[in-house]
Amino acid sequence: MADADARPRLHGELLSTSLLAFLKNWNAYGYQLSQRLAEAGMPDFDSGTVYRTLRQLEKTGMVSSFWDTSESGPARRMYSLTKAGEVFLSGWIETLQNYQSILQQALAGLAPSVPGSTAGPDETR
Amino acid sequence: MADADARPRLHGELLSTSLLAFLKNWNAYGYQLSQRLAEAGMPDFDSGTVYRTLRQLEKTGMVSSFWDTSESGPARRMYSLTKAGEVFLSGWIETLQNYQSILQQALAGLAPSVPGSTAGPDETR
DNA sequence: GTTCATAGGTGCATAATGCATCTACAAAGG
DNA sequence: CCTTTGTAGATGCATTATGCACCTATGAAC
Repeated sequence: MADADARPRLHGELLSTSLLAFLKNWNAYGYQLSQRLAEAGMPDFDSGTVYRTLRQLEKTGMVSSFWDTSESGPARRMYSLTKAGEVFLSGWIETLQNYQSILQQALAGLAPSVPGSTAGPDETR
Repeated sequence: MADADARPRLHGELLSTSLLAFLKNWNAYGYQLSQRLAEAGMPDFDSGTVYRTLRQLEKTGMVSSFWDTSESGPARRMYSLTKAGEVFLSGWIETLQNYQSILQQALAGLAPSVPGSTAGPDETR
């Protein structure tokens, strides 16, 4: 979990959905996706996790893959988004909007929408 | 991980940061936070996870707590955000903006910023 | 005295993660 | 020919996180 001086990372749902999003309009392979995430501003994450997450996404039907040996060099496992993956991605966008609204309301210092909740800011301090 | 028909949930960093955000302007206890999350549109998540996440956040110095026995009923463990928690939350906002921009660029179908990357949409389909 | 809502927690099996390590292909350099 | 470097993917293992079920306890209502 978050350590006192740790910087936040992308993993879990954030990683999965980033990968799905990248695959929305372009097919790609793991190494490529791994690099693209790094370039997008998340430098320190594990490539093993990326590869495993992709396999996991395939197991649950979000993406499909095949070995691409058309180029020279090591074979690449090319991934593409499935219909189920698109549906899941849409659902995620909604969830994310909920999350954003939680975050923004909370940060704006708006009153929680719970009747009988404790009074204002710094109430118990 | 994401199952083909599963709805996305809040956990991991999403849960931690939601909790921290809720505590930004108001102190609260676990049961309350658990309910607030449910009301905010995330109905199906585990309360045990919420309690454990809060203890974890305390262990890493993001929040602090004390037993509140001022009200009638079972004692409540009141949490408040620490300075470290605020700092972490700010860092998270930045990370989230990166993530959002990844998502939006990908969904908009913009070209990935990788030289030599494969051509346009549906290139290999 | 029993039931219900509140409040927090634990045990256990399973899943996810970070880190190190490994295979393999091809180009370049000596 | 042999070694190094970059590309590409994967696994073993220890640690951590999670879901589910279950447990304790307080107090109000019946």
